[in-house]
Amino acid sequence: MATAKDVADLAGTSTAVVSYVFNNGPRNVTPATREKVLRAAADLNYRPNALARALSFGRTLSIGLIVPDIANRFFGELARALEEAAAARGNILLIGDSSLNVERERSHVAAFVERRVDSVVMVSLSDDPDLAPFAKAGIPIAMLHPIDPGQQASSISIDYRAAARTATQHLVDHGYRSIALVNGPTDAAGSRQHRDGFLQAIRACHETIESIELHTDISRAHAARAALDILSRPSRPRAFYCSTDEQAHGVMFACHRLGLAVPDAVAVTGFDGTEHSAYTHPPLTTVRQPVIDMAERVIALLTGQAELPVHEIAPFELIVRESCGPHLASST
Amino acid sequence: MATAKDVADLAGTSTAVVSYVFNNGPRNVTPATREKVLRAAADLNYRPNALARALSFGRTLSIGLIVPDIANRFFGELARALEEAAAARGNILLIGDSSLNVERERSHVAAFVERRVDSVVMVSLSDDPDLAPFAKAGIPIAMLHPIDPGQQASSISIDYRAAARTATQHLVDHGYRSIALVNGPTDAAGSRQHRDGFLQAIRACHETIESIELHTDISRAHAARAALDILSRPSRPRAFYCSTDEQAHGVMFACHRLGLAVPDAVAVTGFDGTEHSAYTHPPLTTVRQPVIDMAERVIALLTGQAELPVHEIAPFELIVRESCGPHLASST
DNA sequence: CTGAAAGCGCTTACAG
DNA sequence: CTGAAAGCGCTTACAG
Repeated sequence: MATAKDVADLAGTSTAVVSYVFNNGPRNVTPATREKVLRAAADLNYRPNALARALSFGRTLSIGLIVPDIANRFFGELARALEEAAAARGNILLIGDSSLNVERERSHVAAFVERRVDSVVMVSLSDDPDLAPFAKAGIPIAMLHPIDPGQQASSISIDYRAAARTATQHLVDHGYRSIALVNGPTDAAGSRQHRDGFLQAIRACHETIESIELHTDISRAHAARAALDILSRPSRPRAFYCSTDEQAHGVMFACHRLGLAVPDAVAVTGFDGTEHSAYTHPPLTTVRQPVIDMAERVIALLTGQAELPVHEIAPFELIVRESCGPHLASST
Repeated sequence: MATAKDVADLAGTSTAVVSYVFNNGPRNVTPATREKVLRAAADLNYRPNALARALSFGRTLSIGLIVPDIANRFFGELARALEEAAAARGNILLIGDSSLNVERERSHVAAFVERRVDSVVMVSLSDDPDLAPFAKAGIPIAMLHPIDPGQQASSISIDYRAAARTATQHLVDHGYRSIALVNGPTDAAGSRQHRDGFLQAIRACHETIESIELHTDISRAHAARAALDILSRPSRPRAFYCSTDEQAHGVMFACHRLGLAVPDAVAVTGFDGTEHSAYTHPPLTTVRQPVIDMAERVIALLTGQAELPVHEIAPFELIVRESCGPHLASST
């Protein structure tokens, strides 16, 4: 491919001027010279080499994203939103999919350091991922869920505890007195907040509520298996609070398999507010995370010059649809 | 961050040796020297700069992927498989999400050329994307669906026509005599093959079969809307052949909304064989694409030294589940 | 086996 | 306003 040198030669100028033209600075170029450069560049089909540029510029204009599973709808929507926000600032998003595998997550961290991404957005598989490589390289990192205070990362997240309390309260208000919590697989800050909020709502009720906590992978298959099991027991839960939409899909699948109507026999709530939650049968009541806004905000933070780390709370919203029963006259 | 120079200084050697150690070649290094280098590198927390490496090495060890919508399950599974195959060969996958927007697709093409990806895998929004930037940069490209002979790209795809014929035949064998084809939004090589195969099966039947073709985006929402419309008409189709699982999800949603049982009132087939197709209500009969194998194969091709372009056909499989009715005694 | 040096393709002070 | 040159951090012939 043509290089800046080729363009400079053809235009009868220097590579410095070629650079000035393509970057609109930092020095001015006379219109006549600029015109010659542009013409030569077009003739030679010149495309600046982003690698060489990054090497001398000192920044790669790339942001890394590490997610547990890119095929998961929530992470897909997140990646889409982050890429758009990054592109709007001239940055490219590098996506690393951990495939639910800690070893691969680690190798993405290493690869991102070697590629010198300017910053990274991460949703980790574990509660305490090894962020040292980023720290040593001076690469700022942000998480999009609750994190422990000890972690050297920024976070932008909705208040899981409050959201869990709200959704569980919704179930309680419907009169359900036996509720299962379908939580994530690990004991992470997020899972703890789901549990806390869930229990707060349950304990606030003047009547006794039976509850049970399940742990499943964030996958339809695992959640379905767990739900199939518990729903086959003699005394099955009347309702399920799920910590992700993906798990809610699995639970609803299990209900259908067993001939248990939703919400008449079993009520279900989700968490995330993915677009697909509106297309289940029946449509899912769920907690919506403002993915677009969160993505926009985290990219602005990471590409801006704010002092990091920073911890921000985004607003959530309970979207009431049909998976919990008829609308309540007076809901809180 | 520490550079090779820093490591060389501390180890009392040259940057050449540092390079030889980290790349295991192309020259040998005595165990003693290697040891000193490794120790110095560890002390300084040295991570080779992949950009600088790419610049002098001449290859970036990166492969670009452009998909219409990364949040779509099929593309998510594809990205996952491609990334795994790429990582196994020391390559990183850069994902560009077009967000169903031709302008963004174009900008990904430009960005990938500037980043000097070694090759690209593409699923284009249009039938005839502008691949010239890749061609001029000498970047090989592969598509994972049928393409027109004119295109300067490799392709690895299942035989859409045969697959469409097989799935439609399955519907015909069940006795359905009014079948809708839910095809993609554009007149692309893939859509044409869906139609051809669909019509072949219909015409091969000795009885008259009523058929209609719909075009929708590859999204649950659009397919649902189209299905809601056609299912509300006085004479509704008895079965739907959908060109993607995503559309099949939308059609099934519409059926449920209208109180039409699947498969008793309406039968549905999908296409892609995403993992989620097994979790619909009822589980979806669909055409499975061997995504993992296709991903592995395309990466092998792109990173190998085979003469390109190349056109390969991958095998498909009709997965019979419950969305078309009871099992047939003698199915073809 | 190892070192000094050129080169990959940019950007940016430094002179003029 | 523009050019010559150094520098970003690697790799790899070229000598020794």
